Amino acid sequence: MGSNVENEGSDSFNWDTEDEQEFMLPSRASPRCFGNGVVGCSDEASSSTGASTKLISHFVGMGFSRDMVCKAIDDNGEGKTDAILETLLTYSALEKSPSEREDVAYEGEQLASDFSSSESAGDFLDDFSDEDYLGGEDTDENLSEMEKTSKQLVCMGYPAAEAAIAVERCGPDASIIELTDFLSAAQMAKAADALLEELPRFGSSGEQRQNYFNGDPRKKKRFYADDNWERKRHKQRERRRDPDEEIDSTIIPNPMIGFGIPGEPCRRHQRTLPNEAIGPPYFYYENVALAPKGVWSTISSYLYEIKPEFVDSKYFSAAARKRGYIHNLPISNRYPLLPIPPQTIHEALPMTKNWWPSWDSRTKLNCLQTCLASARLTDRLRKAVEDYNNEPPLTIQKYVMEQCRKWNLVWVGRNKLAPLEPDEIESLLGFPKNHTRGGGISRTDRLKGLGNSFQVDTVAYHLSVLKEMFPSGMTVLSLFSGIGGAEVALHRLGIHLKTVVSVEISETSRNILRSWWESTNQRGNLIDIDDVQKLDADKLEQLINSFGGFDLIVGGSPCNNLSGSNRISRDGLEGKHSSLFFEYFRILNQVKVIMAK
DNA sequence: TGCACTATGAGCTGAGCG
DNA sequence: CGCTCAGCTCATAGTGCA
Repeated sequence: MGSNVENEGSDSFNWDTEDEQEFMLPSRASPRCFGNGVVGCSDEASSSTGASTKLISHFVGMGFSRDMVCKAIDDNGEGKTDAILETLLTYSALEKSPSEREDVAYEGEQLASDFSSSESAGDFLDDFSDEDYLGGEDTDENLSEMEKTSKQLVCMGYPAAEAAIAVERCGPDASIIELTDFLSAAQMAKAADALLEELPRFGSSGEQRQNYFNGDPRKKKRFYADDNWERKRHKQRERRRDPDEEIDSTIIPNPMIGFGIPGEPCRRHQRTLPNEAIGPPYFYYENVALAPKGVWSTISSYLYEIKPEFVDSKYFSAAARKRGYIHNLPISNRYPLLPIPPQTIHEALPMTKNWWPSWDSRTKLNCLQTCLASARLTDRLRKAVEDYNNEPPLTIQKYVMEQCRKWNLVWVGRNKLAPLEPDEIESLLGFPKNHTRGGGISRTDRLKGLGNSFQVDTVAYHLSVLKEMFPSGMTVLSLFSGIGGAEVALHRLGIHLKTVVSVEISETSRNILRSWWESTNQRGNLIDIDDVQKLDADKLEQLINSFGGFDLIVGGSPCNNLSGSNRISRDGLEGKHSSLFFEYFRILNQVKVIMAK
């Protein structure tokens, strides 16, 4: 829901990228699977710092093994929950999934458990000497196939540590060409790291990055060349992977009505949430339903294995919007916002009815996106149909309909198709009129903000159960707020917003939300934060101490790398933007830890 | 420099069919 | 079960202009 986030720091490339991916792809190495190791410490003996059972239980509940948790607490001290979580995630990133571990030539677990929390995984790799990997005294007969291959690479002039990693990463069947390809890429990535160290930390907008590239197009080329390579390699790896691993247990229902829609509740009214998922606080997470395979399983594995509720907003409005929602809200006694919005294109846009040809059978619009059709396209379509008296041949009809569906075009005159106006999109999404208009906001920014937003009626239906539970109002943490879909939904439900802490990278979107907040005469506090990474444990603790905790954590993390519309970088959850899901996960857990104190 | 405009498919799902 | 086909998708990057 939030706008595109451009916050590339020096972590954009990493020789150790694969470790990151293992952290980010729990379908292969879920954090909930880390507890398969030895439980090595009791609560009493767990920590020299005397870590509380509650704290240990919390992290164990998140899926980390007890000994890992104890060590992390020892390393960081009991008070620093964010540092503990960071350490645990680092341990986890280093730990291999069982299927991979079988083939690993060296003792990955031992390395992980001995690993100091303050180091990045990349530094960690750099710290290992060649001797750590190749014993030196082994004869060839005693060496495994992988070790032999490593030695071969060393003979070719590659550092032994890197060779060992390459062999382990590419697998036992990898050819020498693949391995050298991997090593070259790693070296390129290292060079890119050095390049990126020159950068100031890229901030919220793309401007800083743009400034950096300006004046030296070679920098840009190098920057993206490595990025493209990594993408390509990732795709190749995906193809090579065992198809069994690709099975995604997430099934998108048809019809996509989740636990029910107004007037047509689903048969299933009950669900059981795991204990650790039960609030406070309530949480509500959203993203595109049609994400690449495995993404929803991964997201679900981080959010207490709660199955997503997939809902298409075409059951709430005149436009489709297929989204998945993971939340711990009750699902009975939901009710819709009133008035019920127009359900068909003609009801929503009455003027189009006059010009709508009989052969255009659409009654609902497709997903409202961030881009609109070009004037050239609508001109081509006008020319294609105007020679026929309202009844073009089937081939023309088919072409025109294809473009209409693709671009959500509507008939606004005789033979005249047009994309939707921002005002119309606002209305279709359930926002108040002029919500995104004026105040120095460009048309492009309006469309971007709207295209990335919630459908208010849909979200409000899910959130409606909170009305009775919080009669005096709610304290809300809104992550990736965008233009404030969640806030508008709660407000339209009549839920008083006592305090809203909103995190949104786009200044334009923050202005829109602030403007709405003031124009609706909100009596509560709106605190806005620009960068989600600024919301660390200290900040959260300070906020929670001030307001007595959050009742709801709501947000949809960036979908840029998940959306099917993205032809350039549909990289999945490890994509530059969509990986911010892990910030949602981090913040949710930190809030739970702090509130549990 | 910001904005508007434009061209750019892949990847996935499900229906239909043999 | 496998194949074909149709349909859909919170986007990105380059260019030109004021």
